[in-house]
Amino acid sequence: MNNQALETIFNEIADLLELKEESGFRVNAYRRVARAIGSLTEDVQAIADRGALEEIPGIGKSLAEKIFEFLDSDKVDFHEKLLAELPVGLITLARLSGVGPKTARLIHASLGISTLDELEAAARAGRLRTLPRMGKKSEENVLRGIEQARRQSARTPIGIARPMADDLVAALRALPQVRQISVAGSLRRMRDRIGDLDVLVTSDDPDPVMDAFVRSPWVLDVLAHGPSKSSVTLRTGVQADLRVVPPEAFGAALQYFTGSKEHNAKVRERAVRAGLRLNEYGLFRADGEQRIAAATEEEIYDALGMPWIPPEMREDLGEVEAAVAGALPRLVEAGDIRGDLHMHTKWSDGSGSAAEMARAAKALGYEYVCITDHSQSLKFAGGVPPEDLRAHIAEVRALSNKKLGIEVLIGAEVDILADGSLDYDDDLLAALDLAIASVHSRFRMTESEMTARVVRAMRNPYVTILGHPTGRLIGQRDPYALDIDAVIREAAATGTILELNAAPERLDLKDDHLRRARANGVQIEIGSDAHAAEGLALNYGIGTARRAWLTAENVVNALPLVKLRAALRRKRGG
DNA sequence: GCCGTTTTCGGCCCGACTGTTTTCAGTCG
Repeated sequence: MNNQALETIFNEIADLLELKEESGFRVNAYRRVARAIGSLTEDVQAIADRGALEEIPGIGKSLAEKIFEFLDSDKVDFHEKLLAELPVGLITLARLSGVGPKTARLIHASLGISTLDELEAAARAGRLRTLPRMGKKSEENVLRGIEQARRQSARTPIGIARPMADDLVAALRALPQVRQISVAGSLRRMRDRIGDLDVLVTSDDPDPVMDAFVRSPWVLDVLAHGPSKSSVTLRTGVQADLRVVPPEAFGAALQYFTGSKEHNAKVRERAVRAGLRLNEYGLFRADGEQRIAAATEEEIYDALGMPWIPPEMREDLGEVEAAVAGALPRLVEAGDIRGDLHMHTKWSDGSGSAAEMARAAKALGYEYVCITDHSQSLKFAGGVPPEDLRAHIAEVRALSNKKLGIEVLIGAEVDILADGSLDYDDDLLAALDLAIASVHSRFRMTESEMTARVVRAMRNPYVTILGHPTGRLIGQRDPYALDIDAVIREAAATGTILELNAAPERLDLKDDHLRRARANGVQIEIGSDAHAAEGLALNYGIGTARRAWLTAENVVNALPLVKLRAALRRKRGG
């Protein structure tokens, strides 16, 4: 709560200082602290209480004082003063795509505009072109920025963006001038929402590649078209950027365009300190043109004194320091996963049988699966009544590991009812190998009510796993109000496993929650929540886990069957 | 505003593209 409020305040201070044309370095200092606080795994109050604020990189005396001030009074005087000096609307204007602080100030100073509506009216009336260095095109850009801001969901869920990018890559790969090709940007870093699709190509003859890209049938609008970089809006409304570099610079360009911006800044800082200069064409000596590394990412990181850093970690959340210290964790990868513990069959709302799901999982190389159909209350999803569940248990127990080549466990995804009780009796839950407890109804509770509801369910010894803990659907439904830190504490105290639901529209828990869970020693289950054999893929979930620095040791379904069974029994006291 | 195997003062990451300009400022990533 404190962390988020402080993040917002410091970001606004940065915006306001930028509007006042203060030193960019000072502006950056505020952005940096906003980010640092936003990514803490602990409440800033607790850190302040043990006097450790200034141990956080980017926080010095002055910022620590402002944080104390906020913790005491819920506000920061400097922030209030800045807000009083400038119209709040200016922040909104300056955040528009295509408009920055300079333009926002100019527009405000000469036309008295401070809201989006006023700006739109002025642009439509052709009044912006009366300003210096503004013309017809600038007006169009402003209108485009307003439209995008109003469309709000400016970022695309990865489950939608990734297949689009794959199509784009396949089409470009077919061009004879294309040598190497890769996705880059937040897509390669496996963020759950993607701002735009970044594709990197190497070629000795870039012009035909760029031409083919901007003329391809799914392009709606060309935003920029240069020899090394082009940007388009696809018909799907998503922006795509293509960058072309010479083949010998592939590694440097891939590193550069994968980002994040913050990670790159940190890496380039190290380069400068070593008397080097890093850009998308390579790593050079600062005093000349001599190129030290460029062809692969590995040689660039190596030349800067660190091992290659997985893209999912490149967020400047301590990965550079860890790499330099030789302390990068070995992140969980697809090959570590031994089974899938969350899937549905036609017994509830799935389309396959238990045996069909098991065979599909076997084809993925798994040792085991667990069938977890919905419980009785979830009528619209064909929730299984208790008497039918008894029969399903017997049916699954009869499936032979010898015949199928994979162990099939039986569980249930049991509803957490409004009062925190469960949708099956304990003696029925006791007959299962595991129970995933999930909230599927009554989402609109207060945070304290919802937290109490979930915590009560977690205290049941037969609740093995808390399913999709926040209930969010990316880009469609916000998470329900829940004190996630209280849930993580409860998971640690009760030995409840938390789910990373790998369905691309969920990815729940999300990366920063998973980081906090890891910091508290909580075990994670990565489950597909598949409703058909094709839904068993865990790639988005594994990417999210890697973003949270999870290793195989943190993931319960990376355990071999014997150890998994022991882990599932632990909370029951077995 | 932060920070120090160059430094407690003077640094602090880099290049491409656009639009409106006769040489470059602003924005973006």
